[in-house]
Amino acid sequence: MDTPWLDRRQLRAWIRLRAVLELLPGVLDAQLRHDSDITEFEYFVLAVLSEAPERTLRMTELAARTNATLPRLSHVVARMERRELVERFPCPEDRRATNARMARAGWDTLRRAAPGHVATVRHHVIDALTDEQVDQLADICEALLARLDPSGTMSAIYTRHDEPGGEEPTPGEGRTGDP
Amino acid sequence: MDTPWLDRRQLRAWIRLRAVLELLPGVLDAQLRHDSDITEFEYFVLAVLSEAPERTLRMTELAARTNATLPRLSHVVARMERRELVERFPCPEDRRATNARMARAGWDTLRRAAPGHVATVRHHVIDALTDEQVDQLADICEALLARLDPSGTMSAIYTRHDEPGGEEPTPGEGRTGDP
DNA sequence: TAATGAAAGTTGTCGCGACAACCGATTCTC
DNA sequence: GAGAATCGGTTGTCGCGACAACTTTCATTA
Repeated sequence: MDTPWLDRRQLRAWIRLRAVLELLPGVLDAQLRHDSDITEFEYFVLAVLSEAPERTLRMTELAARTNATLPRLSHVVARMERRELVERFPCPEDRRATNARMARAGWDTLRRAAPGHVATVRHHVIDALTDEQVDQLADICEALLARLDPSGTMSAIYTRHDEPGGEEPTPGEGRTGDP
Repeated sequence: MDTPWLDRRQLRAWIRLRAVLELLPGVLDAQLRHDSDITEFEYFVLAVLSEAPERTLRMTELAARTNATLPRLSHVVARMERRELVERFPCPEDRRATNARMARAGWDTLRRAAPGHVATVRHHVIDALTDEQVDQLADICEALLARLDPSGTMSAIYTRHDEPGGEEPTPGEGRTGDP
């Protein structure tokens, strides 16, 4: 338990990361709430569902892919269901399980929200960095996630560093693809 | 408004950063709540106060240095005052203003909480990265903060890249210093 | 084939943060 | 020097997330 203190350079990094942690989520959330009346987390739920086969996923799987606890996801999906963004129905194979499927309005919402959201992400993250830094950031976050999310459910999707891609239907958030 | 989509590499970085944003604060918060019965934000408030002259700061200044809005800080400090971690008193020079001063119990709490908190930060952030990555992370976050916090109140403290230090009384979170 | 334990979700309560409204003090300006 | 605008801070309300029960279903095994 005799942990060495942080030296000056480490402290610089930590203080700044902490500030980013404090500020960035609020900015993203505010933009989406204001422009599309959804949370950043709700956006992400829709984005993940949109990439799943049948636009359907079991609650547990959806929770894992969105880094949410099951209770949290349950609440969120309940609220989204009221707004008819998604719908839930019991899973045939396992009667304990529940499937969440993206509804029509959810798809429309996602589609309309995407451009503004991507623009915000670009402006506050991607465009603020050099290409090299973007890659560094990916590696750094991967290293952090190894400790934060040992099962790596989320990072798993993008852990294949290379591979010019093609197997999955262009994973990612939302995407511009037409119906 | 015709923003280009994110390419594969950018998406990798963003998805992972998003995951870190989602998971890391919870981990830090849980550790401090569990071990010391304070929020990570409360810890930071105490840490910032501990480095101020007289361990005292005006609410506005404290808000700026902790990246908090004034209403939020007001609520937090009110709660902390009830637990006698800090105390508030009107500012003599400007009768609109309020000073927040760290109280004895606040200092004790910070002192006891620090080792565990630092260990958690080390384990989940610093030790997960190479020295080079730590520096990269600092630069990346600085770039992001330029857009998130244009006034740069917080980053300002550590913006002097080089300088072997010495002027300020070892700024940073808490610190091991004896009374 | 009971019985025990684990998994999948839901629900309820509580605390924190965002936002808006508000008030007193202060500075500006004509 | 009397408004008007602004600053500094507090308070109230609301929504979301954490955590802890709890229910139902499935898996194990004795």
